[in-house]
Amino acid sequence: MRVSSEDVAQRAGVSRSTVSYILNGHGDRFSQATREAVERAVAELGYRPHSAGRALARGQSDLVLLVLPISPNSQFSQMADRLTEALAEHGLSLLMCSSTASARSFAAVLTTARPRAVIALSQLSESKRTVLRSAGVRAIDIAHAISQPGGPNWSVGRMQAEHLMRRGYRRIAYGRLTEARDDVLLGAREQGVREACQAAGMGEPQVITVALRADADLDAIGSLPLGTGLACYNDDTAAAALAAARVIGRAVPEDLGVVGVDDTPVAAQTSPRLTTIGFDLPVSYDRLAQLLLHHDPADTEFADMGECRLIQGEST
Amino acid sequence: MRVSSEDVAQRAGVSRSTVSYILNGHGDRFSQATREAVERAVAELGYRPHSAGRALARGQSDLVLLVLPISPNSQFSQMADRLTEALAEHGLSLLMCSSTASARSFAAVLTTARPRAVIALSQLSESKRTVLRSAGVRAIDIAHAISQPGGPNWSVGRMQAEHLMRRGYRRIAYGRLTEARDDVLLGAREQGVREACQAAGMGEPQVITVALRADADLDAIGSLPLGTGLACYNDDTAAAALAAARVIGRAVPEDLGVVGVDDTPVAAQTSPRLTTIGFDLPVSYDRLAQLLLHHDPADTEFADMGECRLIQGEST
DNA sequence: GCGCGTGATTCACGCGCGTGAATCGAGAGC
DNA sequence: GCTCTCGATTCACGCGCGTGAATCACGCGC
Repeated sequence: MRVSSEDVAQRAGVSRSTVSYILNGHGDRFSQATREAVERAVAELGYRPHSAGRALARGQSDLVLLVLPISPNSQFSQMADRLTEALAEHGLSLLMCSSTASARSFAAVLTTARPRAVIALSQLSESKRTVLRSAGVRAIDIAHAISQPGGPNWSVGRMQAEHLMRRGYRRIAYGRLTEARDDVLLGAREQGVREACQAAGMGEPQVITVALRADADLDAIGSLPLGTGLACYNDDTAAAALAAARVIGRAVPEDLGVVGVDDTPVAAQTSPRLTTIGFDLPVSYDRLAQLLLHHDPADTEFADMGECRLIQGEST
Repeated sequence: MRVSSEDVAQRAGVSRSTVSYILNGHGDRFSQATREAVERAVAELGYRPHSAGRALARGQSDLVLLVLPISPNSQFSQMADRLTEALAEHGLSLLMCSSTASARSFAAVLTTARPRAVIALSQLSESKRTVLRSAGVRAIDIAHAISQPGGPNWSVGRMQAEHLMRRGYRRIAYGRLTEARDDVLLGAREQGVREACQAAGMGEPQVITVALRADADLDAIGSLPLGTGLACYNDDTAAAALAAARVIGRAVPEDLGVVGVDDTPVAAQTSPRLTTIGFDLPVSYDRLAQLLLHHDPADTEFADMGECRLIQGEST
């Protein structure tokens, strides 16, 4: 239930103007008692001014735009730009916010921007889901959608494992990322690896954690038996694994096979060159825009199979 | 000069309601002639509905929030999160948009979100500057601010060059990034290198371009005389240079010294380990928030010296 | 008792837009 | 000529808020 400054005024027993004045730094005109009453009412009701009203009255909103140089190679950058253009054709504007910001500031953004929808490329935490629900804002969780069993990320994992087996590795391991905020993606990829192992009659894959910090990663890589094929969460993880293997003297691809995901530039620069899996996000930007304009997009509509392609390097 | 639906109505010789109906997909109620008149007026005046009014009337804005998983190691991610929190305490919300999106969609974002200010971490193109100016939105160009002569980025370049000289390289080269959207940053760093060379009585540094694509980079690295110290724009550029050097058989650090900038995780994973320069953005987030609330921040206020620190690797 | 400041509070308008309900106008039917 | 219908257009309200101007209450000096 939306709470307006009218509600606050009523509860504090004053007029709406008084509330507005006090909340906008002109409180010195009022008595101590009035100020306190208003502030108490605000706190009790959890009032936050409606951004559109504010913006309309003042002529400018409370948004601050941060223009970020997203690396031009990143999948995200491409996606953001295409989405921006696709949405613009339908009169919608795309803004971004960091997925690592706190749930509280996320809530603030929601009540300030009051967006038509939220698209999440990384999994939304439970607290943010709650915030979204109570704000009545529709969310499209792409990470979740493309991580269904049988979906693209799952296929990526399967492809990694099957490739490693084809190259003759008889033990398979999985390299997780420590700071795995992208739980769903990781889960789906790992699950794909796991099922491929089962299908081939191998045991459960050994799972190690890669921290992207040399000191911490040496032990993890060292714990892998010779002849292991390591499927990594992404290219960064794989690159870190390669670096650790080099330090502790594991020969790649002989003693250890490594395969990444994403086909980022880093894959082409490692030594030996990384085998990786390129992978287009199976999202039709225009369709996404259409869905945002209408209603109730089922998440599963995005679970179409994306194209995965193996890029053979020298690490397997 | 703001153009409202009233202006459009007047020009088309109809009422404001008619304009509103036609623009919101209820045009079938009107005659062909009226529709065309309205559309012509819209086009001629370049009318775009004011988002706040729309949002107020409809209860939701035309913004779409994209929640991006920004890599947790990136400087930008940290900055975005800290800024988000700092601004939240002052009732402001931080949203991001891609710096690589078109100027047209940037204009759309501005007129839709009507933000209080724009903070740019990458240099703003001239067309975007124009858009900002005509929208009357204040912009704080941090990239520009920290790229003043004598400022942090300039110091980074100097430090790179001086380090290379200290390590005994008698020729200095600079490795630019091809897709250098961050012109100012690059320019300042390169200029720092250039001036350090002059100060030491060396000639102009040789400048090469690194494309982050193996095939293209081999020639560039091959063109460097033995004994060159290569100062690179950033760690990615440096990592690509190292990869190219390995392929064409240049010994690092003997034949070629390489130093990067940013102290990213990639620097710790190259072989040999990259020498790099760590570098904190000299921005006080809270001060930035304060400035946004008041007025007329001089860009130069951010040009305080940041802390640069040399991280010695094995590549120099 | 009356006018007069002065501090405290409220009135009332407008920001730009979307939309249900009302109005208008012209032609059809009697 | 008068009503009735129906397509075309406009009226008028409200969304939530900020703020200049008006109002109010109250104590003071004469």
